[in-house]
Amino acid sequence: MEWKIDDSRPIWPQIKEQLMRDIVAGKYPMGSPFPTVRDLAEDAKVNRNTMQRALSELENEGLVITNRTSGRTVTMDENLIKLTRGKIAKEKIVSFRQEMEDMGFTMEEIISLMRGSDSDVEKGE
Amino acid sequence: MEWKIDDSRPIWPQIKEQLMRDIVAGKYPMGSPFPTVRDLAEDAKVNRNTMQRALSELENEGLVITNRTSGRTVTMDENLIKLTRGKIAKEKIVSFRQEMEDMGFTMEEIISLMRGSDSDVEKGE
DNA sequence: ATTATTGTCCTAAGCACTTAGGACAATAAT
DNA sequence: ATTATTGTCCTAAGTGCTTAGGACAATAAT
Repeated sequence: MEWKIDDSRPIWPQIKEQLMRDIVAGKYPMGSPFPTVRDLAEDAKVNRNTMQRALSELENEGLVITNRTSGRTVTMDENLIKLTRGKIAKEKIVSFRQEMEDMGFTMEEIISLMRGSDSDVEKGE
Repeated sequence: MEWKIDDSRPIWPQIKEQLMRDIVAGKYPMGSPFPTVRDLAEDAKVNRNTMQRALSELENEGLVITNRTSGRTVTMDENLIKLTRGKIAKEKIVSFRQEMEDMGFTMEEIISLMRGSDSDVEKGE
């Protein structure tokens, strides 16, 4: 898979959030096996420990279940997944909207710009 | 002023971006004097060096002009400000939209959720 | 002329993140 | 029974961020 990691933030939260999005999007179905730490680390080209840091966070949130030696699986808790999806979305929406309005964009301007994400934004004001 | 700084990222980029949003929003008008490094640092409760790091970045982008001993002023380049405003907005829109769609939200769902940022998002799916 | 202000540079220390690699217990595979 | 796999823990080193505070040149203020 394709990993989007930049150096603007620590790596492990970026991985954690990316995996969370993949899980709530159903890319890793409920109850299905999760790749091993070593495989994921190799794929993302990061250290074992870095990936484990991200995975242990996912476990703390209850999104993945760890079985000591048989690997990990995605949670079967459908409600948790839906709640998590909604929570992430809400947080993103609030901060996005806040920052856009801080720059002086109105709600309708934001929506208009989002609909045509290719048109020139710089004519604003 | 109110500073929104969290520990998810280094402090200086957060300050830089916040000041950029304030400038392009006209909160610091074109040509007007900019607070001193020490004052800004005290206000944001960060170290001098941290604030200077942010300000030197703003200068690299041309948004503020530094006059060795008489302080700084906001640029008079109206075009630069408009271009910067558009650039920031576009980047935010693209990444926001990308991450929301990664989670399985459609364009219309996103807009609907944004319009009523208080309603429950968790009923989605 | 003297003093204060401003931006800037500097060292030093503490801290979190990242990488590299070694090691171990518990289980799966053979 | 033996071997491989898996999650996990550990040390060690390097790097960047942050803070603290000292110092200096150029200019403004008096």
